[in-house]
Amino acid sequence: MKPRKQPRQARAAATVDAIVEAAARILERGSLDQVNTNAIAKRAGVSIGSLYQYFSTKEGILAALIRREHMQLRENIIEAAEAGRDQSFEEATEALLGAAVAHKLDRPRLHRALEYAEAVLPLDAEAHELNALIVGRVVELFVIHGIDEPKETARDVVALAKGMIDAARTAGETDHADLQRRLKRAVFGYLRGPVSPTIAR
Amino acid sequence: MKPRKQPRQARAAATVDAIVEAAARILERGSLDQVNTNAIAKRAGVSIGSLYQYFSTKEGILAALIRREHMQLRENIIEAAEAGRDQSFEEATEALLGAAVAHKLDRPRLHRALEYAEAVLPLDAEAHELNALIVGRVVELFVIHGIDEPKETARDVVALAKGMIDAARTAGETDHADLQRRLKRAVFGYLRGPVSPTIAR
Amino acid sequence: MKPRKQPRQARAAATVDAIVEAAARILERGSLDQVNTNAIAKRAGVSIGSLYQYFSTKEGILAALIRREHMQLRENIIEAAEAGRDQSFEEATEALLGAAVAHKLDRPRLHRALEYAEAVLPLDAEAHELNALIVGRVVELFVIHGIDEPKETARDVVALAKGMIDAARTAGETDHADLQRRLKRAVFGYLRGPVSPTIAR
Amino acid sequence: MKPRKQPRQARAAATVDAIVEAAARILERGSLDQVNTNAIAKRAGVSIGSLYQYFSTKEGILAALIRREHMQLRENIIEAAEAGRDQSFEEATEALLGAAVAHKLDRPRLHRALEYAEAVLPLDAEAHELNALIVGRVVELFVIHGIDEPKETARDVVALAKGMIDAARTAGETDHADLQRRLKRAVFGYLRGPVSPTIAR
DNA sequence: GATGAATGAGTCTTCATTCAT
DNA sequence: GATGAATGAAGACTCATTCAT
Repeated sequence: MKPRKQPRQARAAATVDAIVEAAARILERGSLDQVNTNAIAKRAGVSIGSLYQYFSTKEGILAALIRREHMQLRENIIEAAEAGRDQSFEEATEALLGAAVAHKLDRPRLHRALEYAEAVLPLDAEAHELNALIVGRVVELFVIHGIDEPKETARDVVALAKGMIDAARTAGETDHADLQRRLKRAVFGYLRGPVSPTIAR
Repeated sequence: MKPRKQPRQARAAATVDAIVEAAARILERGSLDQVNTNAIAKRAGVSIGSLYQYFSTKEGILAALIRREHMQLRENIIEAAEAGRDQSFEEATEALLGAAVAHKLDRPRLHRALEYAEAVLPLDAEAHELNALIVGRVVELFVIHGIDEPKETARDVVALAKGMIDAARTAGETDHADLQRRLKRAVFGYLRGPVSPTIAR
Repeated sequence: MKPRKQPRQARAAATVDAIVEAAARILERGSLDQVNTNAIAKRAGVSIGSLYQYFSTKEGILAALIRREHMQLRENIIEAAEAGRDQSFEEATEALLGAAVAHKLDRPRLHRALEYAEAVLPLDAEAHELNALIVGRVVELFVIHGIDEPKETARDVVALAKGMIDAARTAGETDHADLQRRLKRAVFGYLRGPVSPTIAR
Repeated sequence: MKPRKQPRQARAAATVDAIVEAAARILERGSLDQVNTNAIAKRAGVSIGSLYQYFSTKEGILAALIRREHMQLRENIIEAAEAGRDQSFEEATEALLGAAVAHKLDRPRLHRALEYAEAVLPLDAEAHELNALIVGRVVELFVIHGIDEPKETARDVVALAKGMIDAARTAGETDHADLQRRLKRAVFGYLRGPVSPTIAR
């Protein structure tokens, strides 16, 4: 599943990108089982032979695609977290949520499909690692701002945000601002901590 | 994808059940693409011919399995909701969360795999319907107890609970009580409504 | 391919007929490969088990159907030939042609399909025999009326008539009288014997 | 049923030809239901995968074979008809009959089987077109030579000739000259027109 | 006798991957 | 390096036939 050879020339790198993006496009308007190597090669404008020059298996292509997306999300998150160090808690939280929303609602069908592909491929490790990174940044934020039980809280906040974003994606929502408003409400509500049964008026 | 033949004899009904459960078992310890008709038949202890007596396509089997699980969750939810009418808001909410947790953490790998299968099969309609049912019951509960904006709130609460349950499942958690405690915290926190940025001081 | 048991009771005979006719009906509005034993049983209103009580193989059913049709044509021809003994040559010829036309244009799709089935099943012997019978009757007629080379002539007349009837069937013609007029023209023209190249005006 | 991929290399063209010819060979010494893709591939000395590179379905192979034969007959007929313009009526007629006889008695079993295959596949249109071409050429000939009712006459002449040729094929005749003599007799006899019942005296 | 559930050999077809040119 | 022809294992599905009830 490792790339077969490192593309040394720019042309080769372009070919690799074309192949990965072709897989993304097919996933985007079909399902995982419509992604076959011949289709990828055709869409990438490359012969099947060339495709196998750069990837030794079909899974390798999907893995590359997943890594590409992981990397992007990772960068967005890191960037938001860096910035957050100089911001208020509210601003920092919003920035992190915004990074997640932006990433997932961009090419929603692709990310939906990849979520499953991730589970099927032996990439659990990488997925876990990414999740750990995200949770880690949230923990960091929580620690800075004195939130109790930062680890458990961070884990749950990430999970509930993910659930809401996924549901929004499934429902075809496109209004980032509205989604982010509700996310904020959920997150800050959760942070309020254990609630007395009487809250409900 | 429709069942091909109604089993008229008890023997036939047993065959149908065996086939559906065999598909579940395979999904449980493999992935969707390991579910093939030969494997299902073998695992069900049935000939491939018998399988096709009752299901016209492979998808039909998965659809039957999904419907079986839907039905179960539906019943759990309805039951919890009925009971909730005579309970306090807190108790009623706990009952609904409990129904969801119990269903999803029972056979976690199966439900993980089915979630994707659902997306791939043309069962969106049924999935939507089930989701609508669940959200509907939550709305009902919220209305009774005077929660503001019951519809949007219900949708978001269901989504965030789903996100947390899925994450727990992925993480291999098995402690229902702990998960439920955190769910309650998240839900009641969310219900507190918009929070001033200063809480987290 | 022999009937498995002789139906001793009227009810049984009716079942056998129903099965054979069901096969005919399916052939009539489908092709040979749509004729399968389950479809036949269903259409005959009989269980697959019962079907196999009367026919040991699928081919047996088709063979019975072919024999039924052969028998009918055979009887029509014999009857016409008998009558022809007391008629003029022209009348006798018309009667024979009429018998053939009536048989083939009745249920044309069925007879089209059976023609091929005959070739596939090992029924060449019976088909040959029927053809020999028909040619034989024509030879008889020709001998009585002093036609030269009665055998070769009969064979060719039967063949050309068959060709014209088949073409009419394929073209979907239904006007028996017109077809018969042209057949007569062809047959009597042929009987005129070797032609000088100058005939054509 | 359309060819899937145009062979671009000579090697590929050879593969396509081998597949079509393999189907012909199997039909020639078996029946239509012995023509299965595995058998074709094996006989063609080609893998099943290669077969499906060029034909999207089994029917596509048969269609290609039928078209190949149609094309050949079409060319023979056109050639004969062209030549006939400078010939006497008798010569021209003989040439057309010769073309038909040569085509059908060459590989008789193959042409027998294809006739049925044609009826089963959705190639009626092409078959009709070929028939129309043939009848058209005969009409042309008849018009030039002043035959009455050229259309009806041509249609019937083609049909009766087909009938005689088919019968000869079925009977296993191989003497082209003798068959052609009888065909000529039949055709010119038919052209003599309506006959008085007294000829046969 | 009848029923219909069960069987499994046999077919079609796809698609990841290899390799000759 | 690139191309695309070729491969064949694998999987979906059919249907003639058997047999327990």
